[in-house]
Amino acid sequence: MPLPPSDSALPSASPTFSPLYRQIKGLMLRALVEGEWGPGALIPSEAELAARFGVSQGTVRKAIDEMATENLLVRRQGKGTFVATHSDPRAFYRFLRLVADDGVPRQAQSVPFSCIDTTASEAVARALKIQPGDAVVVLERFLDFADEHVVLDEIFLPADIFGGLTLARLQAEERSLYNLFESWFGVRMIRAEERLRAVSAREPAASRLGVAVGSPLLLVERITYTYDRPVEWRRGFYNTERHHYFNELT
Amino acid sequence: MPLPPSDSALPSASPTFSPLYRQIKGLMLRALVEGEWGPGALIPSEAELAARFGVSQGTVRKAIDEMATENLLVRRQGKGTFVATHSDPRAFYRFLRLVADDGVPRQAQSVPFSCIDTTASEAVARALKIQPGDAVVVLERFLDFADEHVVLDEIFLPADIFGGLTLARLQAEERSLYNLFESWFGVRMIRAEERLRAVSAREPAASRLGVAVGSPLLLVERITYTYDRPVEWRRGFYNTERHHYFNELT
DNA sequence: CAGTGGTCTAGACCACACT
DNA sequence: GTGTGGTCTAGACCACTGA
Repeated sequence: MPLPPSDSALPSASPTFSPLYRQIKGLMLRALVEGEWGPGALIPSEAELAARFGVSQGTVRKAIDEMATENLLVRRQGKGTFVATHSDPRAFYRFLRLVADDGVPRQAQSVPFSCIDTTASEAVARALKIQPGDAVVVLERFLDFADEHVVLDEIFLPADIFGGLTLARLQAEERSLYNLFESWFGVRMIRAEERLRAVSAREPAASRLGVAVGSPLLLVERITYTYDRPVEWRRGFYNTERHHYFNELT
Repeated sequence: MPLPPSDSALPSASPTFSPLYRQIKGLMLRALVEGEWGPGALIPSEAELAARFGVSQGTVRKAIDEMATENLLVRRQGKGTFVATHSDPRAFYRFLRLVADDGVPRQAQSVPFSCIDTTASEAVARALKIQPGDAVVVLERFLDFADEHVVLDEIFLPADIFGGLTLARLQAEERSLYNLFESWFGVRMIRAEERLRAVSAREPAASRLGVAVGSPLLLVERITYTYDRPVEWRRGFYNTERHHYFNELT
């Protein structure tokens, strides 16, 4: 096909110009948000997508390239392109930056111990872009490394998505939270922002982590986003005596 | 030209296969390391490079694409492709993740107060991949936000590159350190690794930052790399009372 | 083997910057 | 207008996967 149909914005329509491959990307993004392709699913081949959208394979390829670098899709040569998922072992704790000082990679283990329904405070509402007073679920848990409590997390989730979450259900599972959220509520965590501060340990965090009141802890606040909105706010106290937060700057 | 010269590894030579564009990237990388194209320089156009390497423009483009996403090169439509530089205002404090709690972007200001020649300890040698006892330069400085000392940095530099650095020269400049290093020593900082911990303030850091002994500080250790080797190790104490370390997870 | 993504090419045209 | 990078196309062939 020499040219795409004449309805949509072509390169010559210069104001607010958006290249074709980005429009294709937008269409594919919508397919993801609307659940046409669920987490872990195999999406159509490049040739099929090219036919469906009436563009060349190269244009589809460029759209997929961008979505792959954004960790939305995963390409596997010879097999096809898949929707990224937190049940992929390579992404189990994709957002966890804490590592042991000795450098030995160990698997973290989530240990939930509280899960209650409440309403959003001002701060929580601001982070989650909901109204103060809206229903939220508050989950508390430890992250263990080698059976030691290293992180104490307080996790706020909007009830319109996460309603019905209970401690019993959580404790019956070994998987990472984001893996569970994906299969239970169909929410895929895409990106997150973290804000870090050093603080002095207070109760009850101090005794829960087994450190003295007043000892330094790393406070990590995280807002996590799905495709189009924030869906999680968490405050974590990290004990950095034998672990550290690792960050690569590029 | 239908095919490149037959000397180097072609796709058909399958063991340790490396695509053409990656080989081109290697050649361009060497031109950067060897200084053929200095920081900020305009590199040849895609068509010229394609002719020089005997490949198509598309292949050169893919090599440049990768180097641009690695922040080695900067493309500017209509003008050309340039070697990235820390004197570009958009990269002034590219590796600085500290921001004010109110979110207002303020320019940081480097305030050096000590610069001495010494020899590498075990720890410094390990970080810089040099031998213990090798000559190093140790620089101490504050980072100020709105005329307040927020960060206290201790910076270790190998003397084989940074020999001759003096406090007087540093204090006569307003630019960022990496900007100075680039123009004075020809060293471009490419990427860095940071390790973060919460610690209790001790002397002399506490009084230098104007906080009480025992108050929590964020300890940030950074190893910075140029194209091919580590060239800086720094320990920074961050006062996170009114600022925080911001990190985006993708 | 067929089907998928990965690489490479060649050529056309568009958007942008400078002169 | 000229030269640059940016987009889009069409087709060929390679590398990997699994039946």
